[in-house]
Amino acid sequence: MPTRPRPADLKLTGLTGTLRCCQLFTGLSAEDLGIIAGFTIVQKLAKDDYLFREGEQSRGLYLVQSGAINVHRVNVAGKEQVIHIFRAGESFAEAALASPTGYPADARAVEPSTVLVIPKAPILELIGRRPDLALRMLGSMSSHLRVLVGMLDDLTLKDVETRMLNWLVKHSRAARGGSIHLPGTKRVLAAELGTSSETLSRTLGRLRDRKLISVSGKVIAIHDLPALQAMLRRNLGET
Amino acid sequence: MPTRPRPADLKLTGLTGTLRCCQLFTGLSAEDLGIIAGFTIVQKLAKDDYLFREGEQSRGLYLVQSGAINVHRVNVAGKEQVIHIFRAGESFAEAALASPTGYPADARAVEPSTVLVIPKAPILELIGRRPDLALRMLGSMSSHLRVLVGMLDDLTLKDVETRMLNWLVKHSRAARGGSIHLPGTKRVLAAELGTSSETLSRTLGRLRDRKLISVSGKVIAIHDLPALQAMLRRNLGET
DNA sequence: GGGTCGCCTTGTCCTGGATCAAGGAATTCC
DNA sequence: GGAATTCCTTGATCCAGGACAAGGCGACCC
Repeated sequence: MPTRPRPADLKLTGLTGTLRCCQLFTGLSAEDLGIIAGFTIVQKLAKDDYLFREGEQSRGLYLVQSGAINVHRVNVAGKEQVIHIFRAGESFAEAALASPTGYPADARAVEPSTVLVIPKAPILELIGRRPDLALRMLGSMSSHLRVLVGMLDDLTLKDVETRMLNWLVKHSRAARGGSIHLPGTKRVLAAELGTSSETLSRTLGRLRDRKLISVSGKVIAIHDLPALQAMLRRNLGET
Repeated sequence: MPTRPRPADLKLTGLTGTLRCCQLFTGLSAEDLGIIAGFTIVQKLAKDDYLFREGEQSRGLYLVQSGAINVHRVNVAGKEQVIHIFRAGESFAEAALASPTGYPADARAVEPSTVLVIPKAPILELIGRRPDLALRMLGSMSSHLRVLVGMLDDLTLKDVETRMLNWLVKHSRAARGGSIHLPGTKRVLAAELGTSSETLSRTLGRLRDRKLISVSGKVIAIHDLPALQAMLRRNLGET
């Protein structure tokens, strides 16, 4: 149910505001933002709705306005590997714009979400006329590549405990006041770490026993970050 | 030891020929190719020479003229994960052009190699003037993304045997006459499959015992592709 | 209230594969 | 040529963690 906003009911501040906040478009002229807003489509998704599936032709690029989109990959064995969960202000699927073979992954709403769809044809046309926009796209894709490459690191870390520690340390940086709020269920986190929910539970339990963290519902409180880091380093050292 | 060719000793046919063969530049005008050739640097690498290392600032993008370049990632634990081995005609490191944080991986010559270095500044400038080149870069990066995403599939397949079968089936398509010639040592293949050389050896041994393949040095001969495929499907089915 | 459903936790079992070790084959070096 | 490496293979051991099962704890609905 994509709705194409007509100028009359378009809350321009909201739309261009979201566009401006996006890494991809910061610094663009108000005029260009207006052009983009002009052909942007607002799409609402219920929890678990698919935004797109692997192999589908690109409709355009996406910008999360609210909610969270789980971009994941289902391997030949049917196992789902979370690639990234995109939240408000983040853009994705730039790569597919120029890909003849469609999306390389699936995207599904983790929770009720609103995404801006910036259709393929007009944005490609604009890229053609705004070289700096092209460079920005390259930059954005390069950071996505970086994320993927970072995932390889995680997946090749043997221990689940080590991956967990790595994840905790990485996310506690960005977290408010020493607490990490989980985006999805613990099972999703387990998938992201490439393990089962049982093992995740045990691993968190062990850390809790040592008073390094405490877990309550979807909130993980970090009690002793230095100790976690030390533990991570020790685990890594034992190669 | 990068050598900057002067017009005099520059074999233009060789250079522009290589450029033209590259996916990235096919279809560009002779004039543009000439411009690119004009600032291209030829660099020779001995076996095991590093072309760049993680974190270094981008010098430009690379095009393999001969030999093979192993782009890999060393995770925090020191384990090396092969991302891809680039061979003649392939380009890489486009992503780093627009990245402020330098290369996200290491690149090392598997064997004596020659690469063309297309320096960052002039190629960025040219991209600014040739929007279609920008789109091509996007396309190229999107196919690299695809490769990475594909690697996730492999790494999340639990069995080494299954990953091996997957690899064999995938590569036998591209292989000449039912034989696959390994790019590097078996240890490198093991790394690519995310396992140890011992386990790889055992796995290949088991397949050999069943007369499905035979292994001789760096050549793997596929005897019964349908059986391999059936076995793969069976392994996957048991999820 | 009680029933249903999804999520999390804990217990038990068992296997795939990492690791160590050692011997053979193939390369490279002098 | 032989020595020195590096690579490959096979054997033996051992443990992380996946799979299954069962029980607890919400949340939601009627």
